[in-house]
Amino acid sequence: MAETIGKTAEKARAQRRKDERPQEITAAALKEFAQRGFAATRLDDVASRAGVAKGTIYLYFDSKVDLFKAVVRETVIPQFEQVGNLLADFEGPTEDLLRMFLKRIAHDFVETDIHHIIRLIHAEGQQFPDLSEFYFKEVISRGMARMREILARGVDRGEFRDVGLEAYPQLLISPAIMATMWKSTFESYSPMDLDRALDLHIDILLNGLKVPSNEAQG
Amino acid sequence: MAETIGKTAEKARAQRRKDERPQEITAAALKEFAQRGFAATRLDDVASRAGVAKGTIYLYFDSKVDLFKAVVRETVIPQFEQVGNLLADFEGPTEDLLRMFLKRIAHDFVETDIHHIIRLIHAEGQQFPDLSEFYFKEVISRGMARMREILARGVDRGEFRDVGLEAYPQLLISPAIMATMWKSTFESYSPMDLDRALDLHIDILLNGLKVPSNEAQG
Amino acid sequence: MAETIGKTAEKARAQRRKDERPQEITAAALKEFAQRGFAATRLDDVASRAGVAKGTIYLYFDSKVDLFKAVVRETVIPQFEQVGNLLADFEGPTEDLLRMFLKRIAHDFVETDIHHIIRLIHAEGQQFPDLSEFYFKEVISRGMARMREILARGVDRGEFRDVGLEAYPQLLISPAIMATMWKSTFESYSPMDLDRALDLHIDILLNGLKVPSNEAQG
Amino acid sequence: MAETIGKTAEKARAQRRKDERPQEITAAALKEFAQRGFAATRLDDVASRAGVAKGTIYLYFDSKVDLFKAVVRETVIPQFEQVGNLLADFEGPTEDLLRMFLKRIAHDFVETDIHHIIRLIHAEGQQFPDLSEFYFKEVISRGMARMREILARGVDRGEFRDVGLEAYPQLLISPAIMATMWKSTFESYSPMDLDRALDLHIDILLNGLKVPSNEAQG
DNA sequence: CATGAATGAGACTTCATTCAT
DNA sequence: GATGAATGAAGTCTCATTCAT
Repeated sequence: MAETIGKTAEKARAQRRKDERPQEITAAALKEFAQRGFAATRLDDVASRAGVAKGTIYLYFDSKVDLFKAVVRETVIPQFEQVGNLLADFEGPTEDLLRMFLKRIAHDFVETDIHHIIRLIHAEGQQFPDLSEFYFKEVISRGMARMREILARGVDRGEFRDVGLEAYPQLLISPAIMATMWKSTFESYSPMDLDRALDLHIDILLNGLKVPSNEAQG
Repeated sequence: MAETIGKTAEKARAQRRKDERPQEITAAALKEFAQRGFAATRLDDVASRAGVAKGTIYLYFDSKVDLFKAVVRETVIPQFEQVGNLLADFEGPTEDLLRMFLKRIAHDFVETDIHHIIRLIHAEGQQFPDLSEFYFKEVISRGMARMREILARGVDRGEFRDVGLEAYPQLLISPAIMATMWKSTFESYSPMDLDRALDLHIDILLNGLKVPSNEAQG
Repeated sequence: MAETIGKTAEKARAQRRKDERPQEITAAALKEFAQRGFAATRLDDVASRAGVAKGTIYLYFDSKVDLFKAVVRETVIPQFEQVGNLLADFEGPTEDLLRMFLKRIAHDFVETDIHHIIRLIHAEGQQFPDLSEFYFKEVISRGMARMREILARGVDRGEFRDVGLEAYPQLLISPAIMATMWKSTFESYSPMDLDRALDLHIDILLNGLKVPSNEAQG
Repeated sequence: MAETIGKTAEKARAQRRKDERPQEITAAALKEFAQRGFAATRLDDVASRAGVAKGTIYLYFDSKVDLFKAVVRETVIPQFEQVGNLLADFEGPTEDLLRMFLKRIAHDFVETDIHHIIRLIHAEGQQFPDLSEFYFKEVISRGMARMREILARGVDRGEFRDVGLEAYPQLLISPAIMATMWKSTFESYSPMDLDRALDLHIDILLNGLKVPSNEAQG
């Protein structure tokens, strides 16, 4: 009977482990894809990083491509859902809101694994169009909606001039995208202090965007 | 004498063909690199696209990396040099100069094969640091120098506020980089009119950068 | 329980096969290296002779050079070690010991695959210095040490004159080396009876080396 | 007319050069074969060393193999013909003659290009049996004849014991062969002073060969 | 379910040989 | 005769995928 219990317990543990297997593998794969890109990533390395045999990967994923897609799907969403909520109940000037939002996005892009995902999407997107689509729908379009909300808030409250930026709100985060690329490619040749660069960008942007105070006064 | 002429002519033709071989190969290579990325490009395909045997490539280039560098040298750099010259003898307001420069760069990035090169560098730069270094030295650093010149001109002539942008002039072209990525990845889900977007960016930028006319007046 | 045994047995069999794989490969490699030399040996041929796929070789050996070293390690060195042991507890006159040692070495050189290895080292050592160095350290230097021991024993026991041969003990086996070359190159034009030749060499050598018995008497 | 003369002169020079072409090529090839062995020698290198185009080699030799054979044929014979004559009119003790002969041979082997030829023959002999045959007939058999003459002279004059060495006179030069191999393969790991080694060999040899003086006296 | 040995297609690169000039 | 650009077969090594255990 003790044996039976033991077996059940073992089974439970095995079960638990089994359920987590795919995530363990995608987590390991993210690291490898991030480091080496799609083509150069070896499943051997993914396997040993995940602590499983190479063949095991094929129990959960049909192919390397399939694994890649799973990685993008599973790692992007969770890391992005947090940002939106910040905006919901913000009080105070829209300038501060935008400033906060842009800094947050930029830091998320550059300092988490997201910048690797971005690189992967950029690099391999054409090869796997459904990935781009997935990424656009789940991430990009949400981000654009958020930024449009902020811009509208600023205009509505008479804080921002309406320059038509809601057509291409992605312009707001182009420095974050540039930084993403810069950090993973040119940082060693010409380092960039993300905060200073962002402050510069935001200052110029707000200067260009704000309703001039003298006009407001006049 | 007719013979002599004949021989000379033949020689000339052969010579011309020989001289053009490398360009034929780099042209084919550009197409393949753009389509598949660096690692996934097969020299076999480059060769057959160029209409030569595989071994012929090695008569002119030491390795795949060497071939890639030649592609950059022959397609990217010349375009940059043209831009550089535009600035040399520009008269008129720096605002116009900057506007022209940024539009030109953005169009070059997005509408030529350069955006493929950029994607490739972003995607595989870490795997082949040679490429990144080469690209930074030959292209990026030159571009940064040009932009610093423009900024300095604007400040010197009392047209621009000195906000410290010369520290990270790459901010100026971050929309071009963003557009590069956008066009090859998300264009079909949310089209972007490059010109309109650029105008927006430039307007905001200049608004934020220019010495306010009322200050000037006051 | 029967099942357990069955499984254990199966495992054991699989294990055994797995364990033998490297030897199967080195055995095949020896044949190919011997026949064609190092550079001209194709791993394709090694693989098909060993009855495995080309890639399988790389599961066990890092490179062609590595494979060669393994061949030497597994075929040459064991034979040398056997010889070494013979000396360990030899009693009796050093003359007999030397005679036995030289004959043994010569036979090992000429009548086993070792002479092919020697030819290969001679032929391609300069091109692949790795091989020479490895062979010298693993084989030659050990052989020299053995011979120095024998010479010292002879001198210590008052059997040999001390002529300084310990400086270049390789002189002792130069006939074996010559025979190695002769057998694989000139044997068909002028056959050489290895035993008779060795006896001749050893007789002359010992005659020249031994402390004259009349001196000993006188 | 001046032109005609000029042309004739040029033609003569060209002719002269043409006649020497093959030798220039084989000379260059010897250097390359010696340095790298047969397989690793590139005709590109041979051509540029000879100062001709690669295609030119094929005007004079059918293939790389053909060139190799020509090299052996043209470089070995001349370098070997000199030795024989030394013996013809030697007076004095046969011991001195043998000593001189062996040293001469060894130096010729080791310090000229001959040791490269020997290596080539050893290395590639099996691949090209007609080369071995050629070499044996032209070189080896002559050398053996010379050594037999010396041995016979020694025995006839009562200087040497008749131990039957005339059966395998190649034993006499086995140290030279060993040295040949040693110098090109192991010299850097364990240097060998050719002269000292030879003196050792010869002393032992003569000691073993000579009719003992005390016997002669007694 | 899990393993990891085995596979074999395919990549880059080299180089003997050919041939138009 | 001489050139040297061009060829393409062949070699080593890698790695996604399979499958017997």
